[in-house]
Amino acid sequence: MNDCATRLNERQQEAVTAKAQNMLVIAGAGSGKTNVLVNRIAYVIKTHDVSPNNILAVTFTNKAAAEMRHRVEEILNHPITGMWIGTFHSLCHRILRQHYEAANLPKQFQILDQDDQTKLIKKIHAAMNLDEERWPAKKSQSFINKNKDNGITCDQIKSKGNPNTETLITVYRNYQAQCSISGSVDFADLIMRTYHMLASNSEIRHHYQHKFNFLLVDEFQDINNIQYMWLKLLAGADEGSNSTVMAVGDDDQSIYSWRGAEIAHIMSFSKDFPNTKTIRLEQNYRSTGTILAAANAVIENNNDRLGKSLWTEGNEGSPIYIYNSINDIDEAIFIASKIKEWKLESSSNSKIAILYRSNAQSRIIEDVLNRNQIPYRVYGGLRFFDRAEIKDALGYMKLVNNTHDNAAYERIINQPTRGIGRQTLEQIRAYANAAEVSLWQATEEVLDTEELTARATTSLRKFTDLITSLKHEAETLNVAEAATLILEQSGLIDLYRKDKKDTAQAKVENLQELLNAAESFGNNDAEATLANFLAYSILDTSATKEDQSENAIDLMTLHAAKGLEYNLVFLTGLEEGLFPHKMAMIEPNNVAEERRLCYVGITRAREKLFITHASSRRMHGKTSFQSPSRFLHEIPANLRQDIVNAAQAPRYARESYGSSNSFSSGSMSRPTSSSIGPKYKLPKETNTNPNSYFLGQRVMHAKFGEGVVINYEGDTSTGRVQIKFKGQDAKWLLASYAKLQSLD
DNA sequence: CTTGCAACACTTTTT
DNA sequence: GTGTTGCAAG
Repeated sequence: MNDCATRLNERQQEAVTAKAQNMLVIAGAGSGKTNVLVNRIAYVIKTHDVSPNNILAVTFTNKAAAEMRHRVEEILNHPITGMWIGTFHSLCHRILRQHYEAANLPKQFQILDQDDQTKLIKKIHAAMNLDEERWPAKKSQSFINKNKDNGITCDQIKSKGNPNTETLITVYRNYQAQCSISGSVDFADLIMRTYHMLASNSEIRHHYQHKFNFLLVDEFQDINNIQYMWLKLLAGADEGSNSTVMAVGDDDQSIYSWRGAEIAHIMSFSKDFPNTKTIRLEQNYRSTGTILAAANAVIENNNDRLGKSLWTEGNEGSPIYIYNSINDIDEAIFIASKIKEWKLESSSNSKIAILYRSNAQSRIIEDVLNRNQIPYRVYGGLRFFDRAEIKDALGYMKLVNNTHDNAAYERIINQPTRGIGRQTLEQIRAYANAAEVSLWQATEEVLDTEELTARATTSLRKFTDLITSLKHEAETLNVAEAATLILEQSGLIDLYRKDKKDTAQAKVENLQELLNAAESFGNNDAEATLANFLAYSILDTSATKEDQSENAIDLMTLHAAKGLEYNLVFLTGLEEGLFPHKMAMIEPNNVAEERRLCYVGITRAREKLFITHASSRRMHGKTSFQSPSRFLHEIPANLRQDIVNAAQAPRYARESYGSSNSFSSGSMSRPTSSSIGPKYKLPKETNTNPNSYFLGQRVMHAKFGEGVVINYEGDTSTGRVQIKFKGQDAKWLLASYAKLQSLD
């Protein structure tokens, strides 16, 4: 028995030390799946069955990839640089960079993100004179992506004479033509193009089939058609390869069908991969018996499962607490108060998460946590690389990297403004369309025709000269140096430096953060090219900054929570229409997926689980009355304990919503359904009215720190407060946005 | 050509 | 509540 597998149970051991063969591991939540994966890799390397160079591991996120590599290296005590590990997208990107010619791509091809894709489709719709109402860009977008996820090119779709389909096919075709002109590939393309390249080029295919004889796929339940085909092709069973595949997943945790994932693949694996050994991991090492019982009870309401029931040797633990709040604010206050309680009684390193169905729900929770000075960190939402100023900066870098990148060109041609307006741009677009060339090339050719006004010509020349000289200089520089030069010379950073607004200051900081990112991307590494940095910026989905304050609460969507675990979990917004989401309620299959999402949420909790639902909630600016989620009713009564709503109506109205102890006195009964009508009016915000401040008052701001109120003006909605912060100049802040915490 | 404001639509999840 | 678009004035 190998020593790296000593702490594993019998089933896990079996998976880790199995002889080389295809394997399907059905791993329930918290069953030590990652441990098995990591140990399996370490085991095959250690026993010299496989060299790291011959291993390909696919993970769901780049973060998971980094962690897995780290843990394997920890066990082996030496680096394993030769192993390929990453997401399908990043691995395909690597292959395409290597074989761009075989894949029929320009050397500097660029990745189109979702946003770029939407913009491009809108432009194509406009060019085709399609009515925006009848043809929303999203419709074409999902048509294109769905087909690509199935490996279908525009020429392979059969319209069957349906005029709607024919229009969509034309959009797809025009879209593809534009991508080819600007040398870009979208997310789905990364995989589809790699697949088609490998399928048609036997030399390269055999190279990789030979190289990777140990393939490993995590989160197998979320794999889509083209990824499955890709894997089959690479494993090469049809061509007599002796590669083996280890697929690890949990059909009950499949939550990405909207992205083309099909659970069917986990079901058909053993048919498609010969002599598959199937191993089930059902012993759970994470949660209490009560939490597992609830999870099992909920998921049992789904049909078409492989079937699996989690169990633990641990104790039952506390019941699942259910809290029916008056509204969304009340829900957040409840959570904040429970977090405070928990922090008083438990060890400081215990992890806490607040989970929600959609990102919009985080706002109020953040607000209340701020007011209670509870540190938190939000995952997802607006990524660092999605911020406008960062996208502008990346736009310049993209254009320098590949002048034919139309999306980048459109983004930055007049940012900062340089006198190139709609008129001029329209002429260039028209030329580019007619000549079927990139905007960049069109610009050069239009300039040669000398048909533009003198003014436009001067501006355009300035622009092309700028990009050309940047391109030239960037060739001899590393990524960080090139980025610095680009930011300075483009005038982008000066645009915000000159701007005196607070928001502009933050933008300068973000741009500097981008330079830091470029710096740490690596300078000596031959792989640290501008093109690779740009790809990284698109494929990396990690949170804004790794704010590693130890005791911060994690806020994230249920999707983002997959794979994580916490001592204390708050599952929020369990209301019909929100969770399950109303978009999913039309089709039973989609409700089943929502239920799996709920299962994922419940199984994140180690010790204690709170589930909250609000009787009313403000959504999209309107208040709506909410009824409890069906999933709530699926949790057996003997496992749950309802927490009585302690809010006392008269007190409530008076109290600031930052106060947290309005819950400790639990004497009031929950409002009956009839009392839903008259709402207790919660104060919107205590300190939005500057007149509630006083001169000399000490306040705390999330970003600027401690300060003193030195002036104020205006009324409740438009008021401003002037504050002198420690070590900084006095600042005027909008009372309604400053989120000031009084220290007096 | 740029700026500022008002009206407007859009809100599921993400590689 | 938020972000984008369209329009009129500078």
